[in-house]
Amino acid sequence: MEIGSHAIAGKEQEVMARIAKAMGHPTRIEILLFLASRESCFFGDVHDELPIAKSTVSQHLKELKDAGLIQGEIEAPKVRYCIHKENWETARKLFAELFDQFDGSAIDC
Amino acid sequence: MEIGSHAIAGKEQEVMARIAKAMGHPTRIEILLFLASRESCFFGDVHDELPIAKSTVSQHLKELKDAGLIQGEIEAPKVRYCIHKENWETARKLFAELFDQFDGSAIDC
DNA sequence: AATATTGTTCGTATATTTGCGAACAATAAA
DNA sequence: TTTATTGTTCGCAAATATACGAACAATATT
Repeated sequence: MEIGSHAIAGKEQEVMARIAKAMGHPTRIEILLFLASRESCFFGDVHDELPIAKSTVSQHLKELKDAGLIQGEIEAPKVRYCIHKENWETARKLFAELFDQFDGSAIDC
Repeated sequence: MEIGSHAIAGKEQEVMARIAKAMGHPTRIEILLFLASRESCFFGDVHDELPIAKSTVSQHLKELKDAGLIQGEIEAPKVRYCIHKENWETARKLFAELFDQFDGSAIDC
C-alpha cells in the first residue's frame, strides 16, 4: 500500500456509513450500550429501559439489526436480542482504523 | 464504577450519536478519510475529489464541522479545512469505549 | 376453543436530510 | 473600479427518518 493512502476501500466506506448511520440516534446508542452490557435479553427488557412506544423500539432494533450490529431470534412468544459478535468486531476495527488514519501528532492547520 | 455498568454517560451518548450521525453518509466518510490523510487542504481540493455539486460538498462539510469532527478557517479567498484534532481524539476514545463494552468472549445468544 | 402475552407491521403525520442551481459575499487580480 | 476566484447561503423538490397507536401474528395458558 502506498504511503499516504488509506486501507479503507469504497465498499468498506459504505459499510461504515451504514453502521454509523444506525448509531446516529441517542436511543440506538442507548440500546447498543444496554445490549453490550449483558449476554442477551428480550425485547421487553429493552422496551422497559426506554420511555418510548414499543413500536418505536421495534423500529430502532430493526435498524440496528439491518446494519448488522445486533441480532434477534424468536423464543416464542418472546424475542431475544443481542450484539452480533462478528459484525461488532468488524465495526470496532473499521472505526479504529478510520480514527487512526489521522496522525494526531501533526501540527494544527 | 459498578461491575456491569458502563462509563458512557447520557451526555456522552448524545455526543456519540451526534458524531455517528455526521459519519452516517458515504460522502462524509470519504471526506473524513481524505482530510485525515493530509495535514489540511482547501475546499476546492475536497470538491475535486467528489462527483457532486459544490453546494452539496459545502453542506456535508458544515455537518462534519457542526459535529466537531473537522474545522475550517478562511484564508481568503479560500477556506482551509482539516480534522479537529482534539475532538477527533475524543471521538476515537468514545467509539473505542463503546465497542469495548461488549465482551467478545461471551457465548453467542 | 377462548384468552393472554409478546412483538412486529401498518398507516399516518411531522420533521429532517439530501441534492441541486441560483444568488450572494468576500477578497484578489487586472 | 471592474472582473475573477472561491465558497457559502438560499429556496426548492424529493426522499428518509421518527414516532405513535391500531391492527395483526404467533405462541402460551386456561
